[in-house]
Amino acid sequence: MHDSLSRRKVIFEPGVPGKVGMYLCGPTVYSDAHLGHAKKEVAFDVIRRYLAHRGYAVRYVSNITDVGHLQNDSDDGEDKMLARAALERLEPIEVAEKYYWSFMDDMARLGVQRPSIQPRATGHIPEQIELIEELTRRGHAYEANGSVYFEVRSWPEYGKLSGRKLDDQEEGTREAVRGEKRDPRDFALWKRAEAGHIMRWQSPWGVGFPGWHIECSAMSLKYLGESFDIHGGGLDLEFPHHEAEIAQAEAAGHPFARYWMHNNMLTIGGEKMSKSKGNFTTLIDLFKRVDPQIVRFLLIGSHYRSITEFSEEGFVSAHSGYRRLHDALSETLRRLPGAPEKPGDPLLAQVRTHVSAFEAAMSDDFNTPRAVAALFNLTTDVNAALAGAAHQQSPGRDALEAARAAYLELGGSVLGLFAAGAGAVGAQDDTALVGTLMDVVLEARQHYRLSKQYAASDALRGKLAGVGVTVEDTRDGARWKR
RNA sequence: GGCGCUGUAGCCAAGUGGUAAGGCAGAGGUCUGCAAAACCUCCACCACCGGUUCAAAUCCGGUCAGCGCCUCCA
Repeated sequence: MHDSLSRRKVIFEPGVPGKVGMYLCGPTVYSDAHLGHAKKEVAFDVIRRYLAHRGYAVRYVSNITDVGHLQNDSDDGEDKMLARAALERLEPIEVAEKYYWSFMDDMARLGVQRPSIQPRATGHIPEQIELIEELTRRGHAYEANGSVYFEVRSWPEYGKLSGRKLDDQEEGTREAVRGEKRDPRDFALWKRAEAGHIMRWQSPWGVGFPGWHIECSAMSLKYLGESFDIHGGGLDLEFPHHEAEIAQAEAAGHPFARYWMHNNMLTIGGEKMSKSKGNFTTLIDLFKRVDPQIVRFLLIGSHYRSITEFSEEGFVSAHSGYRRLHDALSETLRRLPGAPEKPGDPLLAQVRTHVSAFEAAMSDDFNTPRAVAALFNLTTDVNAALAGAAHQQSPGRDALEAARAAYLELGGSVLGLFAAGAGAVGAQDDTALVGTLMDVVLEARQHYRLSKQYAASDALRGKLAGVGVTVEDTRDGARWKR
């Protein structure tokens, strides 16, 4: 895997054999999630799934930021959770609840597994205060007018993650420097609440609210321990957020995360998709016209550390490719029951080759594009064997069974594909009824075809196509799919 | 200005010094009542200029273009 801290690929070795503790910076729930969030969530979901596939017991912790931090400057300005609340005439906590559930729904549809623990910032104020007190005791933080700041100068390692040296950074390039900080680069751990601030808690320094970075340090340490394996997040959080997390934890005496992983950004028209730029597509809107499974497939089609360029035609391409894999799986399942015993079927060796290629790709820094390519190569061989079977005889049971296992375990469990129903949360499951109805329709159409009334049979096929159902005639009779 | 990243076929996208995975689109063929699917075949002067090397998309230097972070951001 690639480690952001050492800036190279390293062999992953968990701190405790057989177990992996992972922490992922989650969303601030003040608006709907967009495709960029999906890239991050899916990327780390696949990493988690692969580690589980390799036999690790994974504890996956991902937070929910429901405090709402500052909108403009890091020292003053309006809390964005409060801003949203005012806009929607809701209590801040209602805003958080609303977008929390919206986020959870989006993730469920994308097939993202739920975290083992999903702590909320507002539920861990005491832990955050405790960590701040420890930093103060150790001389790495100081109080000023009811706010507490981390003193960057007191921690020489500050900057080791992002490769920034303190002296390189320009001072005062942004906004006016607030007088109460000893150094403009010091960041807030606790902020004094002004009169109008709704979200506020009692602390040793008076009434206030936590700074942006402290929650992740406090919650990851609480649920994963002094030192845990992997800390993940978006590349845009590397600095200052993760840099601050490390400083906070280590300066307080905790070894903290052993490996750091960052996913790259998703771009549209060559520019980063982000809330502030306004060039985003929310998942809720997207799912109205694109199957979430297709979105997921598109996202794993590029490596997590690469930039993913988003475009509408990408969905068309992803849809076609996904269908090719999906159809091959369906056909494999359909043919399996009647497959003969066939020792030495060359397909079996081919399947094993592709499974190995998949594992090799995923073991090399979770290379999902190469892993997907292995599935496509598998599909070419499976389809060729099945097509040849029309003339000769079916592929052997062992080979088809191995292919089935490859699709379901690698494509399904690891990559999170082929999850029937995952994209249709809340939809009625009338699969059986539809299947029966389609049997009736196809039987009628077959009647026309046998009596060479092709106009009538084509009319039926045309009407079905009109509602998104494709009919295919094969040697074994007609099939349909949508 | 500082730190960092990217430039591979019409589009998307891998690539660990030994002459380019994969997908979509496209072309031809097989099969088929016609389609569709499937199968077979075809489809890349790796941004540019130098250098190192027996050998470079891969390493080094430079040029051009673009992007990210340094302010909330996944």
